Amino acid sequence: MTEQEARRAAVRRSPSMAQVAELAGVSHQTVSRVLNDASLVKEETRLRVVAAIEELGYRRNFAARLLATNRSRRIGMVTAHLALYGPSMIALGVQEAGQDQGYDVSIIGLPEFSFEGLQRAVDRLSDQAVEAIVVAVPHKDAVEMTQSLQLSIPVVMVQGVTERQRLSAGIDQEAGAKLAVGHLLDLGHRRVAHVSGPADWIEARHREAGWRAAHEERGLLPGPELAGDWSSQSGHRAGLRIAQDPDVTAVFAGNDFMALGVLHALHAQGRRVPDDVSVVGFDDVPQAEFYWPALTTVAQDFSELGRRALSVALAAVRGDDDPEVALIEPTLLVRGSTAPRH
Amino acid sequence: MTEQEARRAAVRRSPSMAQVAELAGVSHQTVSRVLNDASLVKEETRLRVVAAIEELGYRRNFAARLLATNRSRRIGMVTAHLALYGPSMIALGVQEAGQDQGYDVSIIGLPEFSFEGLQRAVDRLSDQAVEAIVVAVPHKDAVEMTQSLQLSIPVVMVQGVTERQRLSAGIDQEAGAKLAVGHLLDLGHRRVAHVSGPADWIEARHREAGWRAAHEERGLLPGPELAGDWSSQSGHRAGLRIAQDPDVTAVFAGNDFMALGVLHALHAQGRRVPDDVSVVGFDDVPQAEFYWPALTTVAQDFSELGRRALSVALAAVRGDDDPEVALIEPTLLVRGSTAPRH
DNA sequence: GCGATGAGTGTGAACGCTAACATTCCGGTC
DNA sequence: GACCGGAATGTTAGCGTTCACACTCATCGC
Repeated sequence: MTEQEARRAAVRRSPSMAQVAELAGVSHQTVSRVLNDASLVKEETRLRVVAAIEELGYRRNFAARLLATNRSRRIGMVTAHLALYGPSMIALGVQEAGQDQGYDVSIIGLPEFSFEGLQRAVDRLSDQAVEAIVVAVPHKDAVEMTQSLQLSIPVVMVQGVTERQRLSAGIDQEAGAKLAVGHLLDLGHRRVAHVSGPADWIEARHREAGWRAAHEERGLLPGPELAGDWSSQSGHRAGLRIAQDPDVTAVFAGNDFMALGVLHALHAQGRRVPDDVSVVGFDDVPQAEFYWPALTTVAQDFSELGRRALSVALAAVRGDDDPEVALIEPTLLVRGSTAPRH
Repeated sequence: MTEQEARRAAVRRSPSMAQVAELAGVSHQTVSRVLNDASLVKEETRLRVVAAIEELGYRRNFAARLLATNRSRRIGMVTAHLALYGPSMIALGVQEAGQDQGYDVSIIGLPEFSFEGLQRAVDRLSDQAVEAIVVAVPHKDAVEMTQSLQLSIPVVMVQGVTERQRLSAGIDQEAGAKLAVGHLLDLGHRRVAHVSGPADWIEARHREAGWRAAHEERGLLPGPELAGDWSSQSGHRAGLRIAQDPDVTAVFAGNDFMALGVLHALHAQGRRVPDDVSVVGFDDVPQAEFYWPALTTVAQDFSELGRRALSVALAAVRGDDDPEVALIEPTLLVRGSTAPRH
């Protein structure tokens, strides 16, 4: 037993290309060729090599390959708020699309948004030699912060995109909000209250902008705006205040969870939905249909968004130089929580 | 320009240890020592090296390190149903705990449960040289399937654990269910209906077992059982049937989403909650408090579960040979959806 | 019958790190 | 002053790939 063999036995390394080569009676390079571009090797030898691979249960060593090629076939993703519906669906979409394309996806979740956190996350991903990074951090400063990092690999921004960045994918939040609020105004409501998301989220701002724009397009003044933070809790607080104000006959909540809080508060205060007050949400979480009453809301295809983001990233990796932007249009789902003003 | 330099320029490799060494006027090994175990090097040289690292923006190459050491400092995780609340929180917990301990976590989500899928996922993770794998796939066959894979690295099972496996972490589902159903029975309900999760989920079975046991302990017969699939949709279907049956005064839903569906159906049929029917859920999703009425449910600390799972995994990696099992106790949260039978 | 061609295969050197061993330096001892 | 020993540092050889190039044969054209 040579020293090398002793060592291999101790650490239980898996079989190497050299071992496969020896078993097949060829050089390690031929094995490599079989694995990478089989066209260059004679069918007969190819079969011998394949058999040897099979017999040894050989799997090619990722680290060695990466070291030699400097190509990891891995995409990094930075996200925040994985507990929320949207972000986690986006992550899922990126994941799945990556699998399909033969890329692994490393996801790092930021516990809270900060420049240092973003930097650390990006550092970690760089250590893993990712070929591109998808940033799904919807904070208003995320875009410039990310740009200030000066990364040498492609970075795709997801969410909160309307200013056309070079690489990005997003859902047209403002259009979605206009859809929702327009629906309420078309039902005859004159003033629609808005429970907004946190001011430092890009999405929250776009939805608010859409709400405002829908009023303006009709020459109306937007109703009261109440600050929320995406949680049902905050929606509930807003709902309690809305219930006090008999002038408010319609509410546009920044997301479904807040809408749920609003509904709860309205019920608790004895205001009927949709008879007294109409409520619209945003996101179409799977449960929205079963809120009481069923929630009218704006559906976004998050998982498609994730897939798009990944393909934009891969296009950039391949060097397709079109600055690609994928913008997805949301759709309105009308359910029982909205009715004409009477 | 040597050939090597030309190549480096082309691929834009980041600075290597050798370059740092040259700048600091030491050997690459000294740099390595500074990075790994600074105690062996004189303070003065250490500072020179650190300065050189700083100046070049050097980051140690993960692939090379892995190739040399065969230790990746990476944990793999296989999960399914990332769209559900529990699984995604568990993943989050594993992630975070990993970060804290200096481990990266690679998560692979199974689109649907199958042996091949599990195998593929585990293969991918093995390729990445993970040091341990956390399997959070709550399918009834997941445990034995995983064991049949005969992996050479530690595998920790999460969820659905009561038979004491060697390495696992879980929440005591049966205890939680008994808590919930016991609460209803203590309120004077004689028969509690159960909307169960899919039969091939371990969790679903344990919750069902708890529901049954709670009745038996009191010498009662369990009420009707309706099959669900975790979705509000299925809860809604079950709720419609429950509404038909005036004998049913209490419902234990296998999770909060189904409970929501039940609530919706009961409202729609004009049955009052909790006056006519009491409803209990399971999971305590953040929105449960704002369902109408606020949902009595069983809280599980998923994220803690994730953390525990990771630390069990790391203990195994380190070779601490106590077969460790972390079992977490759920707690009951009583809210407005339950009331004494009248 | 001999060089050119190209298909198929082999050889050796990276890639950037760590592990094992070798060497140097320096103060203290006999 | 030769010798020892430990602290500090250097040297060399892997780890398992890929890449660039070299080699070996048939086959072909003339």
